[in-house]
Amino acid sequence: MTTSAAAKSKTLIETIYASLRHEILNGRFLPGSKLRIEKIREEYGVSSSSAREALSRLLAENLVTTEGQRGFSVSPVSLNDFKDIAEMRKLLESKAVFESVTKADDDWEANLVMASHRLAKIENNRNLGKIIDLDEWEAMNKTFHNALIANCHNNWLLNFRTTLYQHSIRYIRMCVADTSFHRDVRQEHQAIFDAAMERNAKLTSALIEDHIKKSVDHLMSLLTNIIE
Amino acid sequence: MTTSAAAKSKTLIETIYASLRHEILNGRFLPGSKLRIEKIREEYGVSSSSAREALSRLLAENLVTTEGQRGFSVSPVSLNDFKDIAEMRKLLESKAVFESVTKADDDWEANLVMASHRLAKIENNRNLGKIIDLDEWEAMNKTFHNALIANCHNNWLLNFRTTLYQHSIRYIRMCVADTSFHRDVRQEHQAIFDAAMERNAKLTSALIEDHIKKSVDHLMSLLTNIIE
DNA sequence: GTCAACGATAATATCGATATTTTTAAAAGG
DNA sequence: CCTTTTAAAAATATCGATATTATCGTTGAC
Repeated sequence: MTTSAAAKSKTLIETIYASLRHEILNGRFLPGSKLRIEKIREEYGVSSSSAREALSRLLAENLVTTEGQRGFSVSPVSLNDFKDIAEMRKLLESKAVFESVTKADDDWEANLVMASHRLAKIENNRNLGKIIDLDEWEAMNKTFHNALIANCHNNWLLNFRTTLYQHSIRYIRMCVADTSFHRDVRQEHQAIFDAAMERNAKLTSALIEDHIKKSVDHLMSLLTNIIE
Repeated sequence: MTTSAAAKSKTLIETIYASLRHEILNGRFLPGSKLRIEKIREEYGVSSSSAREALSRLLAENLVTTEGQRGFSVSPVSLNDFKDIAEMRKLLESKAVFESVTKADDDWEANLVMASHRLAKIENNRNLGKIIDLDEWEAMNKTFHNALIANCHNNWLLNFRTTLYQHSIRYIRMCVADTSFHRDVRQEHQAIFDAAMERNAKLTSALIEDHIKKSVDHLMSLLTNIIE
């Protein structure tokens, strides 16, 4: 057994499940389209039961739907759905941030400082006109936001948040790649960071909410031309 | 095809799924205990694949867990988990109420008046010393709260709320039957109703939050002796 | 006596075939 | 022309058997 990468005996079903999810999130399966058991069976070289079970698990995150005797399909997208997701993201993310900042401690702070620093570096480069790796930025952005809520331990809140985030990813991917980096993201992140370091939970969560709102508003205008 | 009960061709898996859920919620399967495929297979007279798929679907609501190659088990309970659920219920229920009252219209109001009236009748009987059917009360209580949020159309919010409610049911069931009816429930319901009729969304949602809090606090004290 | 290697047993994960149901498209009836 | 019927095709749902993996008690070494 290897040092840290130990015990990763993913079951076949889990592998397919993860792969399917990835493909749905990145739009390789169109929203609303049918997910034929036989197709998946072939593509992955597994039996129908395994394919079904993988599909079943995707029901949890609402990435696929199933009805009576007519199989599975990719959950549809709609502006309304996006609006609802955005609304919930604001509610939950700000709640999580509030909890986390309230419980602030040294480890949390140290980790946040690091994440913020790295993110700032990338974003400053970008604002200086340099070309940056957007995947890298996206990853660091995520890391920063995770660091912010690292002290929130409500698993229900965290799980709901993750689900919502994934769904919003799905919408983002519909608007090509460079959708995410825009406006004064750097400035917003900095303000959030400052508020958090001051342990001002109320302000931090308000800023987060606004941060999401701005990002969502921008996306919404792009999506209007794409959906429906 | 019958008049209204049309098109209810539940699939076998869905049937088992519903049945298993019911048994878990009502404590026939102990929290943390293993859910053996073979046992379920026998009990329901189905194949292992079907049993597995039913189990898989329960993952969605977090009523069962699964790990690597060691099957499924009933999600464990803990005071911490209950606390988290309560916290989230307050957040989501009050949000839903706020949205709903804000969008208040005539149909919504009429329906709410009806639900409130029926609930009041039962509770007044109870407060007069009469013996009431607790199942009936529980059902009406649920109907009342549903009527209150009937104008909230955010499906994400509603789904999360339902999941949380079901989990809280699981905890309630651990404290025998008559746990739910206590204190001045009647008075609280009346205040909530009044605020809603005045279309005071802010107040209604605050009252709801407090309503849940009181109910949860009571339960929490009972649970402390049972869990851990 | 403790711990590791080792089978035997039990449980899970996976498979491929069969039974049901839905979909489709074409034919029949009004 | 439109609706209903019907038969073939396609897809889903279900089954029961097999392959893998974990669990548990025993033995043997140190």
